Amino acid sequence: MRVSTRARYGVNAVYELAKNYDGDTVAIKTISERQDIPVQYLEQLIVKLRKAGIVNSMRGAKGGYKLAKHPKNISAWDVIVCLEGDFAPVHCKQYVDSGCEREETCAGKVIWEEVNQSVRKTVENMNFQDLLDRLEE
Amino acid sequence: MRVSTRARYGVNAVYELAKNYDGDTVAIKTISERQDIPVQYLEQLIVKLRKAGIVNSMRGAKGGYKLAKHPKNISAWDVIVCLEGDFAPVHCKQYVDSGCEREETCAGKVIWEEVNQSVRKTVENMNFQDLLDRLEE
DNA sequence: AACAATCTTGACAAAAAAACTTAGGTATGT
DNA sequence: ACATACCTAAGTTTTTTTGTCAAGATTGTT
Repeated sequence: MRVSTRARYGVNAVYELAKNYDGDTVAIKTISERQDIPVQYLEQLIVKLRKAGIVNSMRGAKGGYKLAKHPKNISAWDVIVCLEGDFAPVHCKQYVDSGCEREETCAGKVIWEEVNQSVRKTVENMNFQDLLDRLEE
Repeated sequence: MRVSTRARYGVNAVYELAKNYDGDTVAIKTISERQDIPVQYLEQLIVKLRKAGIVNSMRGAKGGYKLAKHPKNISAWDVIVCLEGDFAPVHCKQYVDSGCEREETCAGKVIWEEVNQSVRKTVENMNFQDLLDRLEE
């Protein structure tokens, strides 16, 4: 099990914007440099963040990005789900599609559902204001 | 983030053996059929389970596999880690290797470490006896 | 109005990982 | 001896992930 770099990049990018929440817009190139993310790859990710209402964009010279909401109101879950689709480690669909007809007696199902829930709970309870606070000691 | 089929297959295979803990050895072909896993792929997985001391093998005619311990003493964690290497969604190594020098101020680090811990806790607390009980209502 | 910085989009390519197959070999109960 | 079933290594195919390329649209600044 692993988290894709998409999600890692995304979290870092949003964190970078959170740091500048009270300031000017941040150009994509700036985020790219500070967080060490390939520019054009980051562009793809940030499109999703915009469509999800996490980020606002300003075009033209002096343009850039800003968080659409207060860091307190953006959770790690929001960002991750937005970039990874559903963050659940295992989708039941996989069992169904692969012909596992004994859904009710499937050991995996029990395990993965609990894992899904525990991951979700953990990540939902983590907002970017908290992260800022924790990293600014 | 997703769990590989390796881990899913592995859990199902061990569960199959857990069901037969008090009976005879189970041939790999039988496991394969009952859990719908490609035989020779399963062989690769079960080698690891054997080396990890989770499973015992008996060669020759009438051979097969048996759990090496009581189902109560085998956790989902044991099986998963054995097949996936470390189950942590994100290794800090990835940050270090990719040149992220500000380990101390990395938003991701905080998040992923909590995710790792919560996943680990969940899966460690789940043993195959419990699974048997829960699925035999 | 022209320019340059910046966002926007879609298609493509390279790389890595995962899943599965092939082809043999080895041990052992009957 | 022989059939059964485990054992191993190497290779192939497929899928997923990651990253690149190229061209376009928008808008503040001069």
